[in-house]
Amino acid sequence: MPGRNGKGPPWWHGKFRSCGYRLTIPREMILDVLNKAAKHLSAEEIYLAVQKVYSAIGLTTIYRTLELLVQMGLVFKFDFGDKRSRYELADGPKGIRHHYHLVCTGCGRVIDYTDFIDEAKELLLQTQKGLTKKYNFKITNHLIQFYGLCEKCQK
Amino acid sequence: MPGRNGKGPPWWHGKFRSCGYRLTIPREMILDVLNKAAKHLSAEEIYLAVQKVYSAIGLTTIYRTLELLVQMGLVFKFDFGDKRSRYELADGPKGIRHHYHLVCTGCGRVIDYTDFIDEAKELLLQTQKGLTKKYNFKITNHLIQFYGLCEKCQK
DNA sequence: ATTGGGAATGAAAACCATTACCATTAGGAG
DNA sequence: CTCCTAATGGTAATGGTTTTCATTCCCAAT
Ligand SMILES: [Mn+2]
Ligand SMILES: [Mn+2]
Ligand SMILES: [Zn+2]
Ligand SMILES: [Zn+2]
Repeated sequence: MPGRNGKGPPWWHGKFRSCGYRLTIPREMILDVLNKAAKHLSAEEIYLAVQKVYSAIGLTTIYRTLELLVQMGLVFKFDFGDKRSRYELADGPKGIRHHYHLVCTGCGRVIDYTDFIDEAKELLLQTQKGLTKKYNFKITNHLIQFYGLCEKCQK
Repeated sequence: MPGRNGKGPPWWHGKFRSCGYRLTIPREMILDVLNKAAKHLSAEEIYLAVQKVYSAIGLTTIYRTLELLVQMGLVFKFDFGDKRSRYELADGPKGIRHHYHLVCTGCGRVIDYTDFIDEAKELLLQTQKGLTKKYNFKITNHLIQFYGLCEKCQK
């Protein structure tokens, strides 16, 4: 698993090259921050994190790079209702830890969950197939989120 | 079915009263526009539509009222990726036409679909139950959307 | 290694949907 | 009908995101 936790070019280098995009310091930095992020980061949070070690970084580059990464499928962009987009590494072919989100409308906390993924996959596959046929729509992605109140916010 | 297509007070009057909210011209107008809207409207679209027949309306009131209606559960608020929120009447107890959305990432077209709703309901119910127990989360709502390319945008 | 040219960057300004502010209006209980 | 207060609407402010443009620098070709 090159680049995952040691030396060797990170696994995303190949993808960049094959798309004809250049490998630059800012892009590496941003991917690095996302890679070791514990949670869902906003553009500004990424900006501040990168800035700590590469002070020349500009917020514009953060936005531009994130857009690129999303469009490449390396990163997911979410809206959890706190008026700013949040980003999360899509985990390469190895680290398949696909998951969904549970959003507390009280305090904004977001929980990743992987439960019922298999059952969901089955249904989604069927739905996808049906919709593709009926509407001639080529489905590439989907979004599932649950909203509610976390333990604390229920009281 | 009072107010649905004839005389009598619209079905939402009761809900307003019971929540202690006043029935005002602007609110009625906005609900009226949403009620006969063919598709998912933005705040500004609603503003323009109401203005046609009630020119004193203010955009601020549109936003405030929509927030209220969403909070009351009468209206749903969506983000289809076009940088502005879109709203849709949640259809009262009668017109239960619950549906999900298919969003074209090429042209932004949004298709309502009702297929596989029953299967989805079943899965959602189970998932909901499981998540509630595991995370002690009180789930009140959920969001499902498919993204892809519509017929035109595939070529 | 050097270099030329287009991709990528960053500072600053613009954008624009949404909110905050506040003086004025009007719903509806009594 | 009156009064109190919720609701309204014009305007200014907010703030995340995008645009602009001059400068930098990746990297394929030499
Ligand atoms: Mn996540
Ligand atoms: Mn719809
Ligand atoms: Zn909470
Ligand atoms: Zn399309």
